[in-house]
Amino acid sequence: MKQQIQQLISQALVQIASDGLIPKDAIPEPIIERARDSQHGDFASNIAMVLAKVARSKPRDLAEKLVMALPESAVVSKVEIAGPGFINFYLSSDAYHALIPRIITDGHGFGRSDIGAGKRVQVEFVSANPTGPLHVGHGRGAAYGAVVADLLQAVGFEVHREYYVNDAGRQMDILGTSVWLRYLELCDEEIKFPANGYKGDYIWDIAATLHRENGEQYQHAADEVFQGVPADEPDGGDKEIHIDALIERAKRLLGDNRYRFVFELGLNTILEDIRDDLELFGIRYDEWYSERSITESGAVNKALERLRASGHIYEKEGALWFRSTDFGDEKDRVVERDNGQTTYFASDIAYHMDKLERGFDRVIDVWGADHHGYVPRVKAALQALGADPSRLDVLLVQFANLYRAGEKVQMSTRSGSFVTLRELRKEVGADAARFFYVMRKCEQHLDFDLDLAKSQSSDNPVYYVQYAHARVCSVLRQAAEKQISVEISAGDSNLERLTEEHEFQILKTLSRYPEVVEVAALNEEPHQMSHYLRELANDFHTYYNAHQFLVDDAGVRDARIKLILAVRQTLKNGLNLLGVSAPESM
RNA sequence: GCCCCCGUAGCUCAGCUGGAUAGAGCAUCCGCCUCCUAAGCGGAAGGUCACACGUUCGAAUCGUGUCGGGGGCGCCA
Repeated sequence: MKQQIQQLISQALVQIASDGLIPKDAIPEPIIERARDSQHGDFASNIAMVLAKVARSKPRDLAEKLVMALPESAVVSKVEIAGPGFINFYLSSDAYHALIPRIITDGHGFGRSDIGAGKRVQVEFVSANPTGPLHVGHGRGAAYGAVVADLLQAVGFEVHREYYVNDAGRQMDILGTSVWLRYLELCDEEIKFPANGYKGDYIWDIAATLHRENGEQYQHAADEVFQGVPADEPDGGDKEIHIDALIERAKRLLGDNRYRFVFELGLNTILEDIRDDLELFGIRYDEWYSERSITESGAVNKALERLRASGHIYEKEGALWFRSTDFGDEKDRVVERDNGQTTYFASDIAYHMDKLERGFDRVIDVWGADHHGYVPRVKAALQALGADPSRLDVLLVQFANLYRAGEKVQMSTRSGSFVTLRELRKEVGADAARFFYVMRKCEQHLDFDLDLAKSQSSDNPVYYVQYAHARVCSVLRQAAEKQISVEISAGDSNLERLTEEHEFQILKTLSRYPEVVEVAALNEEPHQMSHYLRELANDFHTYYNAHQFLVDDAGVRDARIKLILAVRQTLKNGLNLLGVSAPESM
């Protein structure tokens, strides 16, 4: 609809340009927007005000000329000039009525478009280290990333969803070692568990599996394990040095094969748990991309070599540094530690280089806001490698705070007292969680009210929207019981029987849906969709209360049923994009 | 020390990238079921858009500064 109006203005602009009122090369893209106030019609354009200067005439005069030049159209019923020079367009009833068969015919496709023109976009999200279960912070990134990906796909991008698995590096060694130490405890060894180890219960579970299936095969005496290892922090030592020494000891005592086995058991168990968790959250990936694979393929070394060759690497204090300050970063960054290990950042450089080399037109990273300091250095690296850093978009998701009974739920990763995504899902359900997570802009701190998410009332936006969908279904069931036929094809002519204000209000909201999808997708703003759905549900509930649908007048009845079918379809499409179910009854 | 986010109704937030009289939902009052799910609807009341400059026809929106709140970073990932 918006496009149709835009076209009309474009034609008028060409007309007045050929009349010499404005220079031909000054014809802009017509800007129109939804009128905020229905007093001002459906769409408004400020084009006359924008062009007033170049046309050297008063905005209102120019507006008048433009209106005269507008071609006839069945879509528009009235055009007015108002205020300082706005041109207001009123849509015809026919234009609104015509929306209904279109929505019903398009079905699942209503609201989809091809603005993306098949451009390839990669969306990487969650990518939490497989060192433990996902928590509620990851949950927000998961919900957000998934919806952004779905939205982009809905507007015609070819989307590739990816999870970057940090299956290499020190954190994973700490995980493997933690599992092994817990296992030794199960073998009745006297172990002083390291301050920097992973202490969650899930480590015990993995250790128990190891013990159950392999007996004492991995056992070594505690003395052997700790002999000569520098003291841990509680004993006056350094916890980092302590854990690193324990890792080395584990590797030596177990040998390559056995160490690898324990390591992989930990990794795979947790990764499987994460996959399963996300799956139950309605989130699927096209690819799980292994960090280890880029290390092993030599891509990391290749990337570093390229940086070195172009003179962006130097050595200092035994470590290799990338001179990211040349590209606007605030300080240079280590890519290889003095012990020869490449850093996480080095992998990241290689990974992002690989992303661009895979030919994506756009690469989107969804990160926790705590990684924001990371953005400049990754972009710096891409630039240093000769790539265009603007192809990478990093979306930072702020943390979510949980509230229960008005109190903030205290969480801290260190003490292990974080709430897992799985717990959240079990408490409020996947639908409510998905919906609540995307109600706010990503860069906004999110207050997640657990009680509200669980409540079955109109206060709860997800129930409110779902209920509207269920209500339509319920009406249709009633219709079926009364043997009322709801043949979609039967007589579009009845649509003119829709004359109530409530009906036009709904049609107006329905007509906005494709615009909402587009804006939400292009701006990566899922919250626009959740807000929209609430509005549409509200329009429907209001209509429901004001009018009976299954009336005796078959024409009116038929038209109303079609209207609410269109509402149902649109609610369903919108909920679907948010990853929320559209139940047929509540 | 540096960086990021946020200050809009009592509370939680929108405000479509500069437009017309700043909007929702809670909460508060007042109403609505012999009727398709009251898991719903209507109405009232409620704001110096933190503050100050600046940019221009026009600012909640853009820029600078001040104040206030939240979070992060300082060879860990």
